Amino acid sequence: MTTIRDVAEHAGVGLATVSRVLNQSPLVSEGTRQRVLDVIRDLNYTPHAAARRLSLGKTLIIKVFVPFFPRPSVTERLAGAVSLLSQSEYDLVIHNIDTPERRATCFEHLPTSKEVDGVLIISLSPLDHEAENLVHADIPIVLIDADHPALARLHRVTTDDVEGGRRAAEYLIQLGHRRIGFIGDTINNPFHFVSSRDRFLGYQQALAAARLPVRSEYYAEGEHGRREARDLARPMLSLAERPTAIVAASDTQAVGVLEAARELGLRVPENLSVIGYDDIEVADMMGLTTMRQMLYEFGQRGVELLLETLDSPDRPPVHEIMPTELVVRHTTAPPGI
Amino acid sequence: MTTIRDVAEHAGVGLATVSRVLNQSPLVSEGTRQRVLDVIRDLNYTPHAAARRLSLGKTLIIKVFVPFFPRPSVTERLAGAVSLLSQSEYDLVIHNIDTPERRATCFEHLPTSKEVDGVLIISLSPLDHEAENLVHADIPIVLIDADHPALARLHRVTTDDVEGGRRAAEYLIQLGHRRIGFIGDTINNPFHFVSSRDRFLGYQQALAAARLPVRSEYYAEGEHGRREARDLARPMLSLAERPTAIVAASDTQAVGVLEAARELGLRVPENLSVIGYDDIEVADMMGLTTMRQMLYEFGQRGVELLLETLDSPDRPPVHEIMPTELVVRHTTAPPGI
DNA sequence: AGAAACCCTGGAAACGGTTCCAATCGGGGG
DNA sequence: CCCCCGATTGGAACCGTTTCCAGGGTTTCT
Repeated sequence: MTTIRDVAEHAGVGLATVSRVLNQSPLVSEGTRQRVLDVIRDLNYTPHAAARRLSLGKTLIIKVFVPFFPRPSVTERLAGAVSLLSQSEYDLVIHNIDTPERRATCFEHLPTSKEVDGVLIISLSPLDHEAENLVHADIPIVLIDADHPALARLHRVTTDDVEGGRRAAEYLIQLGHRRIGFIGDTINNPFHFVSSRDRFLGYQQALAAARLPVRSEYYAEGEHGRREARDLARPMLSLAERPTAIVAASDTQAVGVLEAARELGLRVPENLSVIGYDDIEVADMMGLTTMRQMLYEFGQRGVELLLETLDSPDRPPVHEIMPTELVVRHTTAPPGI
Repeated sequence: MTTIRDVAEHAGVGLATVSRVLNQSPLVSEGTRQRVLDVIRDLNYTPHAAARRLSLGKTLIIKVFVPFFPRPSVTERLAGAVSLLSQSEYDLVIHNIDTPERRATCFEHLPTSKEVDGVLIISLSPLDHEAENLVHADIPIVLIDADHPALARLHRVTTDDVEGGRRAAEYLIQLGHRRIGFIGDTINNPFHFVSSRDRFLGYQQALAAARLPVRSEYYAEGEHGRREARDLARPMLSLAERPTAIVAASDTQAVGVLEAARELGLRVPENLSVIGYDDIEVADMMGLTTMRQMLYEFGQRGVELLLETLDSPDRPPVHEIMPTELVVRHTTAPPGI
């Protein structure tokens, strides 16, 4: 294996000089720089990553925690992160969280500066005692689509799910719907996801503002997933006085609702309006009306903040709220008669 | 920062002993092991990754090249890889390839053993001169859904796209279709993807075997994508003698075909049969008949082979062919009258 | 009782970079 | 002509692990 020592020897210079050339230090004369570069090319030398990291005292690694990779909504955010990181000198390593145990372990044993330089947490909000850990971590942490009141000292990129849920419901109300259902994730889920709960909160606000009752038979929750949503929607749509519109906590679940409607012979949007959340690719494919989140930009922005912090650690924390946007397609209409 | 030295000091043992405890060497008495473990816990010690890697002479990193992350077909394979790797001591770093330049750079400057321990290449087949590089790499490389005749010495997990294309077409022929179109990627694309070409080859074989003519107006190619496929399908479906069925080179493109059909007022499957390829999630959502590849298992198997090779480098190379399976849903039927 | 075998342990030398610090060189100013 | 300064350069220490090797203690066998 060729080392920096070999290069130094062949070029007739010292170790330090080679290192300086490698790190484009200005403290090298043009002549020697060229000579060294030639030798590097001739010997086909590449630096030893681990040695460099050790000496530098930096790992050049950023770890990202994502739940349920490859669920489209998180994958899209991840893609934004990957794209921005590929232009930096940092490597991105993925840590998929698909069990409550793994989730707990991550928050319990946060990586230290001896393992990674920074952490990106996507869509996983910490509990109270976990937030404590985050605050005391010895490396920068950026939360994407996750938050906690105790984390004012951390960078966060979030979205207002309450507002999103409210606007989704408001749109349906504005179309003339009066019986509006909601189908979402279990509020007490082992992963402590809260977006579905918040969107439901917004939904309730919208109904209250319009003086509409929040009827418990119009609310159903279950595990995240298309089939689960379909199974939840079926009985709701079979009610004597069934809802004329349904807000789903995600596009995936909205698709489940569409399936249930089809099974029951309900036409969308004539007999039933459905609105989803996220605007993942299938929403476009299926013509689903939905609340768009700028998923890709979410990820990009998070990485941007992380890189800035790595550069200048004492920068004041930023809490950025990404906008949502109502995208009207073909699954919503005024209620049929 | 607490180091192994601090631990040794507090425990009143030597460096080597602490290291042995950390690496569960059997050469430590139970008494000292416990003492060391206690000190490790008390000091909240964690090993320094870079130092360990340097000393070990292993990077403990595996790099994966994927094109067009987060395209569902590659993301699903990636997910399989991630899942298996999470149980190992290796970190997975993603390298997204979304331009021909990046693609070339990757094959030209393959990572060396000083950067990573192994490479996973997903869905990117090398050209002749690039294959040369791969063979001479100084680290194990596993190709997933990619291949080249010169690479018999490498592990590969592939699929028979020719057979898949043939079986898709055969199914339509068997349903009674005689005018069958094909919509796929440009054969000469800057990324040198060949799966679309191979599937088209299989399609041609099936038609030939049934003594059906391969008509050029029933073939259209373009950039990969739903909209592109829709634009390609529109004129084909507007022909005086339009095809009664279409084989799409991917599910994404099949969805584009469905959109074109809808625009033109053609009912699926009554007026037009459509068959896709991959069986990504949307295929199920949209009831698309398709050729299923076991994408997730693809990725898992590739990592499995890579890990085995890292363990015992002289194991003979394995070329594994993953099966495909026809999944009949609701977009195919005998031709209407 | 002495030697051999075994188990456990600690010191020190790697691993391959980066960087502080001292040294050398050449030139300009006094 | 000497001194000082800036521009380059090289040596050596250091980063925190792993592991080879030697050594000490105990046991077992003769």
